[in-house]
Amino acid sequence: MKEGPDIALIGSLIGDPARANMLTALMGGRALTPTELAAHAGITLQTASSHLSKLEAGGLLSQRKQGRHRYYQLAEDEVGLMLENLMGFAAGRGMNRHRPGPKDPALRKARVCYNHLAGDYGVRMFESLIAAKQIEVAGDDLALTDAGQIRIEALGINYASLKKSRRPICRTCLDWSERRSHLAGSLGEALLTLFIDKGWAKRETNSRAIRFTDSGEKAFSDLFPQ
Amino acid sequence: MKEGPDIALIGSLIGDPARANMLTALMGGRALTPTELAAHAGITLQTASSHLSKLEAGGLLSQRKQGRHRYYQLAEDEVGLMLENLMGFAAGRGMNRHRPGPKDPALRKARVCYNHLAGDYGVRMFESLIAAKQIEVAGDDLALTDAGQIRIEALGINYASLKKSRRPICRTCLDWSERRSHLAGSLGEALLTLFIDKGWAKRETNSRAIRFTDSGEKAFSDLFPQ
DNA sequence: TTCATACTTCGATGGTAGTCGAAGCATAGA
DNA sequence: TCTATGCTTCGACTACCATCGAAGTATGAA
Repeated sequence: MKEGPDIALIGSLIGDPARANMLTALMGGRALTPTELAAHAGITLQTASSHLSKLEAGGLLSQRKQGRHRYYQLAEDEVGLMLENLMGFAAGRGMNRHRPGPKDPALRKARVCYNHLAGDYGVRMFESLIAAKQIEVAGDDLALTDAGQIRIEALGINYASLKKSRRPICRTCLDWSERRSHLAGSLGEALLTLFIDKGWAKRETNSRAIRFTDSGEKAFSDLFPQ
Repeated sequence: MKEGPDIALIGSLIGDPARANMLTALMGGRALTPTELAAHAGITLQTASSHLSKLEAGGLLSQRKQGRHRYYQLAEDEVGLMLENLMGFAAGRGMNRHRPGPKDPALRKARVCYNHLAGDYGVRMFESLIAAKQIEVAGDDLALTDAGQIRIEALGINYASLKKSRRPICRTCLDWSERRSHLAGSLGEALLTLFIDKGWAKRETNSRAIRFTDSGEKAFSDLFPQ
């Protein structure tokens, strides 16, 4: 007994509904202010403030001040991965907070997973990259092949700058709706940014859902055939 | 807001220290009685009973009655995977309940992860199987190759009976101490059982640690060279 | 300086959940 | 049948923590 890491600590951080709602909101990838997060969780600003300091102390969130605003975001990619993983587990057990609503199909189709694309589209992109041998599974982690490097450069992503960062370029992330992996890591982030910059897709304001335009959908399907 | 699965529910289940201790104890792979689990958590039997029904209602545990004993165990492999994953996250953030004690090195070397081998030895076995192309990474999941089938049959594991079950034969599980994958699934379980049946290793009674005998260690290293 | 906004800290409150004693079932054995 | 053991249920207690009002701090704008 008393072996190993302390899962009760993270569990209790996530276990409060208000905090869980804030974390879920932050999975949308935007940095949010305490006021916004309080609205998401349906609590007052004071209460939110208290929760946020706990989450920050626990290493789940980080904060940056900008003028009189404080922007909170997930502290690291790994926090997002862990949360998505938990959601997958919860979804597999039917632990849903709502009967599937009108937004649900949109979420399953394409959504933000912290900073990268998830849902049906995320999985399709990932599997298409694998099939084209532009990403390779090497033991535990993923590697971008030479063909892959050329490919992303052609799309306008600067490989050198991705490589400079200490973050892994490619990572898998388990998709809770599809129950399969999709692409995370700095490349995953760069690709989502690209789609949005090109105007193929845009984030919904108050949701994790991502809406593709008709032309964007076509361009995406051409890039990543099934 | 209010999107996606309810992570607060699982979070709160894991978030109580007593419950977390019980779950950790059950990661040892043995089915345990309420009395034993109460001792692990340092609480009375009544309290343990209440926790156990909550964990069962939440789908984390299952129960089987045998005479006047009730044996609790993790409900599915996925529960174990999820917990190991959480432990990895917690360990990465230095959330440890104890200063590394004398048992710690043994745990890192070889331990039970619910029903399969984890720790340094678990990872070595996994990577050795991959290197020998007896297991293949196919997109998201693992597959046993033809060479792998022959290999495990030679070891005395009945492939047909593994295949009959609905459980996946091979699965990856992220190791919290090594931060790399090891082998889970029914094959992972069968292999660990094999090592114990052959007398190469045995479980410690009150810990997740696994102790290899000298000859067992040699046999293991021969089977799975680095 | 003065006012407004954004947020934190303090203090008090209330509800919930973990805790255990006592009593109630169930099974096993004699 | 009686007794012992293993466990659950009930009820009461307590401690903790989420919650919010009120007051305090910081930044920006006028």
